[in-house]
Amino acid sequence: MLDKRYNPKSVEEGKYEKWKKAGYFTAGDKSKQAFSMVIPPPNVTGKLHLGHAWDTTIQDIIARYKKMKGYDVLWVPGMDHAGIATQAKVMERLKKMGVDVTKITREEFLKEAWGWKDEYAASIHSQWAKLGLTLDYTRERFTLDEGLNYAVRTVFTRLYKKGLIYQGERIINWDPVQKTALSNIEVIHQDDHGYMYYFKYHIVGSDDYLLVATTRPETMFGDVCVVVNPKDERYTKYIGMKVINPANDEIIPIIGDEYVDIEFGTGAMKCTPAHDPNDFVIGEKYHFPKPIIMNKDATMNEKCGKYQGMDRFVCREALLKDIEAKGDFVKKEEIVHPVGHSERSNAVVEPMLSKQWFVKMESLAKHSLDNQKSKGKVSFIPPRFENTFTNWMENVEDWCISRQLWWGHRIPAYYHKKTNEVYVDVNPPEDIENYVQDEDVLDTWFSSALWPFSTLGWPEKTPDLERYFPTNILSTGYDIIFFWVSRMIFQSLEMNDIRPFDNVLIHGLVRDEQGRKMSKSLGNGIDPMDVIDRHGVDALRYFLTTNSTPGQDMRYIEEKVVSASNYLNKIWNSARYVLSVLGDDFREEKLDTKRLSPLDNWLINKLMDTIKGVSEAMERYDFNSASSYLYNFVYDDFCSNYLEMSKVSLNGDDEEMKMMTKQVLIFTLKNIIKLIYPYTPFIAEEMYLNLPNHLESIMLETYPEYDESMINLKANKEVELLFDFIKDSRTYKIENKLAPNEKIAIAINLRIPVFNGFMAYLSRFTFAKEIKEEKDIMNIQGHLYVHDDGDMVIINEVSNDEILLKLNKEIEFEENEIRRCEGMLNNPNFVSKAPKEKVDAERNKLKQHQDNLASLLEKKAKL
RNA sequence: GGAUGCUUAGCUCAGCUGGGAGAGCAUCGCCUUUACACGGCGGAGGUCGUGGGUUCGAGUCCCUCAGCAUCCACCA
Repeated sequence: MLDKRYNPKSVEEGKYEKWKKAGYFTAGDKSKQAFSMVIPPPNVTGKLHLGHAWDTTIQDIIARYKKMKGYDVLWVPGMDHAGIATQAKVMERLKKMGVDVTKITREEFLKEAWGWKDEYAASIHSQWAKLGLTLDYTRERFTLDEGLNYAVRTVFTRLYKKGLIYQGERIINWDPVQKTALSNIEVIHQDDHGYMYYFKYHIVGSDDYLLVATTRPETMFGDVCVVVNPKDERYTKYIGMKVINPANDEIIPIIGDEYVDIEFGTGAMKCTPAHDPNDFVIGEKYHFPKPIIMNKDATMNEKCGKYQGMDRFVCREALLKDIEAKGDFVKKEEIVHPVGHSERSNAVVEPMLSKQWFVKMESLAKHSLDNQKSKGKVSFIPPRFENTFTNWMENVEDWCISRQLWWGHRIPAYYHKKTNEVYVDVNPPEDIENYVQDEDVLDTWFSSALWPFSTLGWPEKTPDLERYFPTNILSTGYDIIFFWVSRMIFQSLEMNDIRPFDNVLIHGLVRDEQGRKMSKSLGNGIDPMDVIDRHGVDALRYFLTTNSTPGQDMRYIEEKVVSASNYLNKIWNSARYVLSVLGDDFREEKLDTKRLSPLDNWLINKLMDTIKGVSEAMERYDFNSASSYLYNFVYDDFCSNYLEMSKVSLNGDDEEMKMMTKQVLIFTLKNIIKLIYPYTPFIAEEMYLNLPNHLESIMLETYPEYDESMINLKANKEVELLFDFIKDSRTYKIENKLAPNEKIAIAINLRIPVFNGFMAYLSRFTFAKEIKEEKDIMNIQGHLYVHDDGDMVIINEVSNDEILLKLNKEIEFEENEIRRCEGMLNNPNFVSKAPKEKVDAERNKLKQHQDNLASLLEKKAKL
């Protein structure tokens, strides 16, 4: 028996372990059609946040739904080693432990990192369990495990041999805190306050000088020339002459190149090929040397004379002072300009020339873009995110994949000790003793990009890969379309010549109550485990998946979780009621719609509509609509109307009717439980296991099916009329300050035949002491209520004035409606151009309103 | 400089292919009616950001503008 109040804690207890133990999460039933997904692997750096809870609940709903629909569902779990992030955290911990991290060896570090991984993996596992995720743990993977490493080496080697991976010296984004290269998308550009500094570059053999502006004076040590636009009349005369670099007094040439914008700044640009990507291009074009003037930690190097060893920002100030003393510092202007910061360390990124490994993106991007024009395209939900993806692909630059870290997949490149020849292969060279392996590891996203197939055993042709790849759908936030989705797509197309998943379901971000992003610095993050503690996981799941539109951000609002919990309590209590009225001798039968009462039929009709609406929405992954169909059915149709009415037949003495009411109650309840189940599996399971006929678990059940043969509309209008009358009586009592159970006398005039028992229901729910049925109710003193299929008068002795007041209000309403209908119908364009059904519908409405008006006027005349 | 999203009831948000504006919370009134007071019943509350256009008909389609948010972009 169910408790009086739905208690999440007791409901949730033990269920997940039971499901897991029973093997319900394990895929492999070959008799069914396969349906597969991979979880976006969370980083092993911390706790799951609300975004994870949202994303994984969406997937869990899909998994549970598809399982009920008869699919063999595989949902692959796993975690990401998260190179930079994890290495930073492990280093931090080592420092706290008092370890001198500058002296630690690679092996020692890795041992520590694996220990860290195990700790955090355990914590993530327990959070997944709390969330109730139906993950197939027998197939769990880690982005750094041996199998995935094999996949990574294979992909690297294949791309290298095709010439799509190369080693090159190029300007990369250098993170001076983590001391590693970064890819372009790991750099966050934010508007910072800074200065534009103006310096005199004196022209050799002249009194003139060029005024040159820069935001980074410390890079002046790397200047190789000053560039002006050859069309710039101010400067053409200087092209070919030389200037003195005020930082180090070196003499450098003035050259002309169209790249320089005449309008911008002073029109004269200093060129520092090793520390700026554009300058690099110019440096290449004119064959300048590319002096690097900084160390890996962003201190100045030996090329900077007395500034050597200074931090770049310290150097900037010192240099300014010195140049000012010489009189060559003209001014500084305060500006706001975009400055690149490392996504992980937040350090200001230094563009720097460096030898790194790159993925050549041109052909890979083209392959992806072409594929989006084919039948095998990846469908984005909502579709607008396809543009996000294609725009990025169209403008993508080569991907810097090497990282100067220890925690990651070591690059499978080996350098011959003597010849320095490079050897790249899946396996090390046989005479490994003659080689040294590249020290660097790969960008974390290089391994994540293979996730949908590497987890299934690729490059081996495993049975899982055959059966479950490509996967059906991938769910993720729009913030990692570039990082992850796009890379999975091009890697899969390149390696397998097929998309990695048919659909991508994109959701937004969870924000705080004020709409701000949740972040550590703001301290406004919400721990999903705390929410679960307070309100239960089902309420959290329901809140997360039913409160937003696909692709849109969502605010976390505690009261909405409470609402969700109240809704679940409502269903819980309706279940409690149904179970309490069944009685010991109850035996569930297949519902025979021919034996049902009009009221029963009405409910079953509504239920069928609901099943249809919910199922169609589920197929579109439109969880918001699906849940609201069910919500309305549960509250209005089932609880407010049918459940209350069922008390009449259950307390009556018609045994057949009583029995059928019970059958309808249990049938409907069971369907409600199944429909809500994918959202709120714990409470659904608890209620399900209390039903008279149940399997071992609701996880073995099938999804409700819309069954047209169960629909019977014969008495639907009569039931609706009954509800109308009951509502009228309630409104009447409230308007006239009567108690809800105040006895009233009513008279009705029916224009349609009604079912047996109509009067009994009417009497009971209006608390009527008397019901007169007569055609001529217009003569009866009281309040008139007009409906399409019948009228009702609540008999009383109120003054004519009061009645008149009310009548006039209703007459006005009907007249307005008639005017509206006539307006449309008198418009020849409407009649000729609108669809016939619409016109007919308007005609019917007009007729109805005219009839209603006639009744009201008749009543008025008789006052 | 490109691109996208948002602007609907006091607040947070739904409104699919155009055909009489919805939910939750808040608010007001009544009710200890035997599933639920974490409840029931009944209300009130909206010129759907601005200005145009298409259409018989626009919250819904097109254009303009404004405000807010986000993403992308090498401007020294």
